Amino acid sequence: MTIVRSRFAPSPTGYMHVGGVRTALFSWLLARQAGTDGTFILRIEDTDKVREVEGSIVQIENSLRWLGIEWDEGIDKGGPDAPYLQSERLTIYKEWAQKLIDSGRAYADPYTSEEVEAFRQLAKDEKRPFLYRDHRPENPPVWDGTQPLRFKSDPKPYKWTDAVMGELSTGPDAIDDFILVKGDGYPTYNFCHIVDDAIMGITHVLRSQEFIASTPKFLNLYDALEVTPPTLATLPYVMAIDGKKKLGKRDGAKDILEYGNEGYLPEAMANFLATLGWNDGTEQEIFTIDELLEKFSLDRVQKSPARFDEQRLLWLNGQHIRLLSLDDLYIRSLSFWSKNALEAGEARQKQVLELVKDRLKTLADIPTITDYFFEEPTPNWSMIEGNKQLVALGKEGILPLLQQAKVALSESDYTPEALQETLNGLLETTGQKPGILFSLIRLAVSWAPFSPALNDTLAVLGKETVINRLEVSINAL
RNA sequence: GGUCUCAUCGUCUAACGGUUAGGACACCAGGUUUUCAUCCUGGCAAUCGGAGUUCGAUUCUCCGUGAGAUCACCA
Repeated sequence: MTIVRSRFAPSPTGYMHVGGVRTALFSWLLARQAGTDGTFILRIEDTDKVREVEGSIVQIENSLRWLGIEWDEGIDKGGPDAPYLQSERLTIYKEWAQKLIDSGRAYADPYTSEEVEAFRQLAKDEKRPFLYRDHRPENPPVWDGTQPLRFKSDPKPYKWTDAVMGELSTGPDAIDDFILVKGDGYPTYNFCHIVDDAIMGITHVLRSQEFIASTPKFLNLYDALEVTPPTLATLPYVMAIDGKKKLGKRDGAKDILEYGNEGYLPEAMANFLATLGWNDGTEQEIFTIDELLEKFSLDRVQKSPARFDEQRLLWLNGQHIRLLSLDDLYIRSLSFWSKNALEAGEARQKQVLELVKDRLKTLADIPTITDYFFEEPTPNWSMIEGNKQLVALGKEGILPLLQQAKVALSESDYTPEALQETLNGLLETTGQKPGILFSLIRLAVSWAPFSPALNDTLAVLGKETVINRLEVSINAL
């Protein structure tokens, strides 16, 4: 079995969105599969200096690390095939380009871009496909590095096996004389990724579906370079939720780091992305990172595109929050608490966290769901009005109930068990239904639309606070 | 237009050619002696169409249809 060397090779043109991150994740999972000793490489493809966005590299690294993806070789780590920044490898590409020139498989492009554009337009007008090779010059000039260098292709049909898509094939029209080195001296992706993958000993190339059409060109170049192509694996698109387009920045694809700010857990995101186009064949839905590492395989990756369904991500996030230990959850929750909560201290926050843990969908829910534990709520009569049963009682019905509750609760112990007994006793002495009595007490101490179980809530609030709030609420009537 | 890919509930998906086509999200209805966004139970809901191969097609073949991609001195 071959030892996997896989890579993720983004260009530094901005933030990372879910589509790109998923490709990285799958590549990483493949290399780090349990029981294998593969290597995962991060290579930065910065050969388009026009589209480069400053700070992208750091952002890419942060995005991968946020998800838990760590690489073995990269620009910050070095490695046997350093440098890992393509703009620092220009002499290598020049050597390989020279090899192609020497073997007659590359030539200087004598045309201006306007002339090429005119050829293209002509083909379009005549409704036939444009192929540069139809205009291949008979006596190309010697390449001086200022003209584009083109690949002299050898058009023919190709059949190949894709690890995800299966058998693929194309006719000779898919192959043309593409540019290897641009007029500015930088190589194109089409050329340098093949050179780098060969030098770096990459065994598996995972990429998104848009590259399927250019794969025959790559195969033709591999032939010309006498290099054996790596295993190719084409991942289906991640589509925008309307299902019409592949997800892209222009269609509102968010920066992956945004999800962290919005209270999503990286392991939930990893679970979500992994199961967007992959499943293990069982009915398991929740996967930890370790389980993904153990179970992931390319042959169970879906061929058809999948939509990005945030509802499912939200559900998964809630599931993963529940999987966290209290200590772990606390550490991750730190940037989400309100100021009052932070002042209340770690012990208090953990106590509250324990109570609301099962109700959280995202960490960003924490402030709205825990406010009343850390600050005095304002009595809000409209919340009573929102409850049909309570409204029916009227103020004159509510007042004695609250007063009785205050007496009983001021005499109770404040463990959840004791409080439950007290509350049950209260049901008997007042002769009220729990739906009325408990709703009323809950509102009077929290004035929140929802809260955990009443006895637990009271226990965490403590006697003094409970009695105070009951009094405030009574007076507000 | 050329080239290529894909096609099961609304969504993500399962089903060595033989299943009442399964699960999950979402939604709806009940339940858990308070609320509820947790939890439990139940419900709704799908094989794009047409031929062919076969005793038998979601599954194999072909033809349609639909969707998407690509055809850059971008990656």
